[in-house]
Amino acid sequence: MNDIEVWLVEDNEVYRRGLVKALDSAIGIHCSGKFDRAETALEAILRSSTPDVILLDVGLPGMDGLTALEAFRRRIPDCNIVILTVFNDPDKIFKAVCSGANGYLLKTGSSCSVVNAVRQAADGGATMDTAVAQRVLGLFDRFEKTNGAQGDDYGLSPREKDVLEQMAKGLVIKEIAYILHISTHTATNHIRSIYNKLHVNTNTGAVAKAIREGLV
Amino acid sequence: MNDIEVWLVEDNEVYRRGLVKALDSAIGIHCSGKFDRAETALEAILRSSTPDVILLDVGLPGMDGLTALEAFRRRIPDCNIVILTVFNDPDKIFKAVCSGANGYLLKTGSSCSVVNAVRQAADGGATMDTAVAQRVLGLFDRFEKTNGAQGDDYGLSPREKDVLEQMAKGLVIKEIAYILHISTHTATNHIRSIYNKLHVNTNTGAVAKAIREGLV
DNA sequence: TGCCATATGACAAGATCATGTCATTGGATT
DNA sequence: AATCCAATGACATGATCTTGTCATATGGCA
Repeated sequence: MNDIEVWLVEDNEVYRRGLVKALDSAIGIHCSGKFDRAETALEAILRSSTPDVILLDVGLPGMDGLTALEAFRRRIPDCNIVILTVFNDPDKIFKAVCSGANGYLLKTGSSCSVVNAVRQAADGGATMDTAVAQRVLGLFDRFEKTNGAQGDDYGLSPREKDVLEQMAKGLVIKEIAYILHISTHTATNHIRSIYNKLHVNTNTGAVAKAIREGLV
Repeated sequence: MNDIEVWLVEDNEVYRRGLVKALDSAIGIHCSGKFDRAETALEAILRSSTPDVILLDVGLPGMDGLTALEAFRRRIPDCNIVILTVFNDPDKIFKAVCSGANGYLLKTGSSCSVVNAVRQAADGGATMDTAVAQRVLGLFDRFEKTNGAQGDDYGLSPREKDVLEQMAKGLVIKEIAYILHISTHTATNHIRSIYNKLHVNTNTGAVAKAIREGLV
């Protein structure tokens, strides 16, 4: 098996040197490119062999790291890109995840974990730093909630959930009743129960709570 | 650095033996426990030293793998658990992610990727098989879409957004007007514009769309 | 200067909603 | 067997919402 070719895009010289050393001393890994800004690395693509993995700092001068990520993705789609970041900001992590990075490491982690991430990324996997993973799982929790895969449902009965679901589609009572094959009175009564259980007293309040807390 | 202690919980004997061999021949890893069912492994926790990493098959006889995952999590919270699965089913992956596993590998992957995942997990990270990672990123895409990370605000004016925001709190028009220091007529007119721009015709529809698409 | 969007305000009619009260049925629990 | 609760249905009243139509003032833009 050939060595894994790695490029490192990182503006902090001290950190970069340390990482290059760690990478080159690892078995099966060779750091064949070192750049202090994304623009330089993007130019280098044109005139040299492309790497298997790119370690990309997102706190770069000039081109924004996430923009750079997308640029690399377009130019060398087969390349696995691992984000290096000092940000533990869910929003930034989220953007990186959505841009399709193969890994997300915090700079506070050990160089050993970087080496492992490179191996994993070269293998096509995706690696996350513990802290990042926790954030991501947190997002999943929210995702789960907004997708209604159980959770605290405030003791709503199945039928009440049906009604709430239709409410959250923006339907009026008459429509809800028709769809669920019940009378408008029954629908009204279910809504009444929903309000009690959700501690709201308007249709908008119920819908807002339902969607925000993943009841529908 | 001590060896990484790994337990393997896997019912298929052939696959288990192969994996034990791969793990033990890897530098810095020792497979100190082999079990064909989760119950046995859970009992073993009581009378032996606990592992750093558990490789857990989710297609086990007896106790369900995801139930086992939660049981391990409760008993040895510091232990990193990597899921082994043949399922490429988004729903199962999703449940595993939400149960807080540290890795999600497909059995179709190489034993090399298992070794990497163990290293990464011992380091506190989370590793995903390529196929799994793609699914996860797919879920994120959906998440992003259903949360409409800004962008399209349907041309709502600032004031209309104010009104919409209050609507999404479950307030009635009278309350919204009071808070925004406008008459109920004005609030009504803003709502009218909101309905036009959002292409809805009920308050619940507007609130649902606003929340789901991240307008508020 | 004239036009347009935004923000404001108003009135009215009819639809819809919120809530109090009541009743029947069937399944589950005790 | 008695009880509880979810689900169903009903009626009435007052509050709230939706929509059509109209009007004024302001600031930006052509």
